[in-house]
Amino acid sequence: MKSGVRHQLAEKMAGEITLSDSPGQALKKWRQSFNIPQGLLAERLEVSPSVISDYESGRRKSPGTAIVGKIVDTILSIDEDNGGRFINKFAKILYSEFDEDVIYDIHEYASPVSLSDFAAAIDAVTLCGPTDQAIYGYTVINSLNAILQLSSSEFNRIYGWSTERALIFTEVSTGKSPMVAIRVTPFKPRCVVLQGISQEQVHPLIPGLAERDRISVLCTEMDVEKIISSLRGKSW
Amino acid sequence: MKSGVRHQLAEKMAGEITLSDSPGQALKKWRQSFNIPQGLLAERLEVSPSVISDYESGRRKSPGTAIVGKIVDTILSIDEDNGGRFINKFAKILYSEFDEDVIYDIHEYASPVSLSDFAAAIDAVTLCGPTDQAIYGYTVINSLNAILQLSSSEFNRIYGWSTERALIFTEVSTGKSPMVAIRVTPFKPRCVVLQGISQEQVHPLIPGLAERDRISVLCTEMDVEKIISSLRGKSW
DNA sequence: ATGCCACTTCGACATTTCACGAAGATCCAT
DNA sequence: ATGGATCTTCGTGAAATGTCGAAGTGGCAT
Repeated sequence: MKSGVRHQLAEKMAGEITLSDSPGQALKKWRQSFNIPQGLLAERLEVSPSVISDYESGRRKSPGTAIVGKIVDTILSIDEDNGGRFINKFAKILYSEFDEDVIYDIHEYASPVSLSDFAAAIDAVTLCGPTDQAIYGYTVINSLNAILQLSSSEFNRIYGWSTERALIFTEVSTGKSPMVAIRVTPFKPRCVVLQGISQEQVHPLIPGLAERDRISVLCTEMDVEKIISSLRGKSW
Repeated sequence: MKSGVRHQLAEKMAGEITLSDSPGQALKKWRQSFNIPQGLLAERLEVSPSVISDYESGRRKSPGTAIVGKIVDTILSIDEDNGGRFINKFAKILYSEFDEDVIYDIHEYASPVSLSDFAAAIDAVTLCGPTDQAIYGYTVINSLNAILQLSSSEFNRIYGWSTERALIFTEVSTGKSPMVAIRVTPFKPRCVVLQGISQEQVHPLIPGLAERDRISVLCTEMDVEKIISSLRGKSW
């Protein structure tokens, strides 16, 4: 679990750099806050050190998304190779306690993903609802802990940046409680995935509940770790 | 309070676009999720509509930070002109309840800001500690609510992305409780600003407490709204 | 069908980026 | 003060960006 931090951190860095009116300085700030010398960064990027300096000094006023991305990624990789000291430091800032127990993974896609592709990737069967729709992200939720720990106002957090997403509830027994929770909640996902049960074990009330909010319901028995690794780093 | 959302949202958008391996698609996704036609976006950017299309279609594979920033900003501005419907929708996702009552403003600078410049901007006097240091951000905190509402694990949130920052506690009576809170907490800011009291009213214990953690302490009587507007949108 | 609106495609051209390597500037430590 | 490590500056050339405008596609209302 939890390499979500890397991604979120990367996004934060890239966002800050891109919006800065001197991207070079922002770049420098991040390199320095990871305690990485220009030389090492250059080496890992397989460019000469002057390139880094040119960026940081602002000779290139508007670096392209490609290099910004590469630099951010390289900074993070270098830290990972050193045990991820700084990433972990920032992780504390990003994640509050409960996120780890409740949200196993949360991710946004930059472009729409069709529900049928999504279902295929996690080996899921469609219980009800259309599959010709598209989603923009997913959240993997520990069903039990979500109900135990999340207050109603915190429940929204599971939606990330878009409600056009799939909510994957793990280790459900019949799937009833997750569907009820969604029923009484203002935001609705496009799709709910019930993990850990077979088609037959699903509670008979579910199709009815789902239809009211026009939600597609899938179920899969693939295990959680595998789902997460299959979903991450998909290019579709 | 609270235009912090715009900035955070902008950063999120920019980050996602920059890291995407097809920035064009990401750009498109955001434009569409704000329900803005290409033509309008082009008009506001004062470029021809084909420019937008070229980006979104990916003819330019790695757009520079400058246009990405401009586009993101323009999308947000258009929404603001329409009453900020979508921004508000995203704001719900960004901010959990308590943030509004506790954190009045939180901001990161892309480049270091000297403490003396910072002090000048908020009309603050230095009580103790050096002023030749630099900070990377600030947080404006409602002292009373912070103590009432924040659990110890949530207290870290006030640090944002860097502890190299100023914590501005508002409406303090003597400044003692904020300093005690920091004393018993693992993270330390570079600087604490006590808002709402004069130099004479400051509790005599404070210099001692501050020195232990090598924190500079300032105090100011400028009012909170004014502090926030003075600090935001500074280029230094 | 006629037309409008939203969007795409493409050639052209000025401007920038991107990357290099050589040479210079700083700042420790020895 | 001699070295070493880190960073800066700059000229250069190939490649890509940034922008335009004209022409083309594809709905969906009239």
